[in-house]
Amino acid sequence: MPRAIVKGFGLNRSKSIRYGARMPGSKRPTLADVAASAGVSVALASLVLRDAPGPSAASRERVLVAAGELGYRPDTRARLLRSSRTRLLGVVFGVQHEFHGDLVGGLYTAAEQRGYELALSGVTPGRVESRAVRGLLDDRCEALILLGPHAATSALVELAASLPVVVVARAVRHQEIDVVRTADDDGARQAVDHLIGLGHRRIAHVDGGLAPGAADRRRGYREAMTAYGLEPAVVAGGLTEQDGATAATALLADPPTAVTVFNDRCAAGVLGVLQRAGVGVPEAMSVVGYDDSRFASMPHVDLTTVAQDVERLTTLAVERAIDRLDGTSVDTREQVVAPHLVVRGTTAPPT
Amino acid sequence: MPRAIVKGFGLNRSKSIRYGARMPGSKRPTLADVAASAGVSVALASLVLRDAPGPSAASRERVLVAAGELGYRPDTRARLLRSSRTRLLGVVFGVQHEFHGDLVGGLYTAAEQRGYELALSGVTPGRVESRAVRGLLDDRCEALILLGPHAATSALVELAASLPVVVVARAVRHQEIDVVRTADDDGARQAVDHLIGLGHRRIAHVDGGLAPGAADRRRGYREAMTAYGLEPAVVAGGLTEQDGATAATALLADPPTAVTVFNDRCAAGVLGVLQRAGVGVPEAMSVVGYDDSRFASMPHVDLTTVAQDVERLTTLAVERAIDRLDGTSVDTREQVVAPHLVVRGTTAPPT
DNA sequence: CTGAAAGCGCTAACAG
DNA sequence: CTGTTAGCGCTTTCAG
Repeated sequence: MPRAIVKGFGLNRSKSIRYGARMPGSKRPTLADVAASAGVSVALASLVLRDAPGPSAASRERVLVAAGELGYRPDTRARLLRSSRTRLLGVVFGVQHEFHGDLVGGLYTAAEQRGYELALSGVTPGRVESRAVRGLLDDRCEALILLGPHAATSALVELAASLPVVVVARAVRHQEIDVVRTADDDGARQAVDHLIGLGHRRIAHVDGGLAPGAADRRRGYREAMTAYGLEPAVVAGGLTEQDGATAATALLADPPTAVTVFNDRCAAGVLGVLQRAGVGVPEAMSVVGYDDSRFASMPHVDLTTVAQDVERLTTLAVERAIDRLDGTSVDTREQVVAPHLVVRGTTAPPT
Repeated sequence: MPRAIVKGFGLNRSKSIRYGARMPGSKRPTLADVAASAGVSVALASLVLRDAPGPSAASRERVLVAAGELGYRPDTRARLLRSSRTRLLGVVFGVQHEFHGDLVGGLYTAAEQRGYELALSGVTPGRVESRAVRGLLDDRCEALILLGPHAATSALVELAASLPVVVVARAVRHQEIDVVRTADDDGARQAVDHLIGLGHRRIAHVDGGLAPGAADRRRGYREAMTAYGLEPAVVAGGLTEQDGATAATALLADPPTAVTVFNDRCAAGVLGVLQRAGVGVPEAMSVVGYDDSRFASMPHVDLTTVAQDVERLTTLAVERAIDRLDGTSVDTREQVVAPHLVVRGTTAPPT
């Protein structure tokens, strides 16, 4: 992450006036102020500042100069209140969720490119999803993008009755809900393909249980193994390091030569146990994770893993939301994005 | 993180009307609708819905019922536009930054308790801090809470001329800026104390360079060592795993029995190198991290580390922002919160 | 091409 | 206690 050098915040007042905590009477300039200063009407000023067609080059110039001098910034609330459209996309995300952070980053750029703004609403241990959604609704977002929502399908459907809802990173089978997600079965398949290519035959899968995506990953694993004429072996796991540790312990009773794990966190647990048990990775056992989290790319972990295509996921999500708003007819309700394998140091041919 | 069970989003329309993507003419009910339905004036309805003193129990009841039936939700923008106060606190955070996620969680609860709302604005690789700030300003936030801002002090000061600014998790020495941060020197000192208590004498410190907090942690380490009559040994490091790996390699030339590291990520790099070099942790070398990140608590990592007090940091930040808004006079511009050591498995007496 | 006037949904004076 | 009347700052007809 490059450390951006920020010179200023572009407040751009004619001269930076310093005043104490609350100097009263120094309100921000309004459109009326700008218009007055430029010697035109508010309406004209409004047109110029939105650069709508109409105003002459001369007026345009004068208004722009006046606005610049006053350090004018339009009031979002007033603007949105008046115009029927808000061009606001609400995003619900888990504040502690690393992958959601990545997705939010992608959403910002995708939205900006299409001329929309994002309104963020975080889910925290003390702030449930429904609360986050409600805040967005009150802000008059035009559509909602939900990252890995916990809500029941029925609740999502109810919500989708009020405004377009795009669910990202969770499979929801319902007519009303747009979904953008990763082809998790394909990801699992790629992991198996890779291991087979290295010469492995005894490949186990540590399962994610009920977690979103787990069913697909499990299925992808099963199908791939079967396609190769091999016997699938699924071990109960979960989404935490602890789950991985438990699974690895079970695995050690009759160790395979390779294992695909539900996600990186779980894989971390697996790696920990293997290390303590003296099972060398990748010499004695190959391990493949899922998510390409920061953990996976750490030098001393160097975990082979399946990466989701953040840019594509977020672009599709934003586009779908906007398509719905525009009334563009849409063929597929569910858009599935292919992941790709990132080969690192935890996989090698069996010895 | 408990998986919240969400039954619905509380839209609460009398009957859940299902309509297609964009059924026109089905706008949300306004205050006027509610008032009409309850047979009272808008003003009265407004009073009831904000539960302001005045309205009789009877009218209150009728308005509430009407609002409930219509599924009325006040329009945030209209409300804020009209009232001089917005009760909105803008928060700038790094979307990829794990610790910022924790802080945002704390801020939400702190703000809610004081009757304020949060407006989130994320910094991403493609969205610089100044942009994030500008968005918040346009939303007419009353104060800004900046998490570990990159901006130059001068830019922060300029910003603080327009509205109260509270900087969290970064030291800024300036009259106009309120700062809430962790006593990083104290944290480093606690780490050294702990190691000394275990019997270590040769303790090195892997430095964070120019990163926020690094100087304080380095100083805390130095002072603690000196206080014990020991020779400080600072090794160049940084904030990534790679930096830690480099530092550890340097360290191995003349290994100490213990090392305090700038942060957990860097410590991860250190641990990786030590492991590969066959230096047992904690038998041959004790390692202390900083941040108590998720990584530190992973079972197979189990890193002794210094934890920041998120709840206190966020509570103080919100309170300070509100104090400024209320014009409450404030004594200390900078509030420093003590961290605490979390002892785990990477520290033990020297052998 | 420009200006006057109406009003988005709500709150905040005032009257009654 | 309740209703009427003005706007918040902006966009949007609709005339000029």
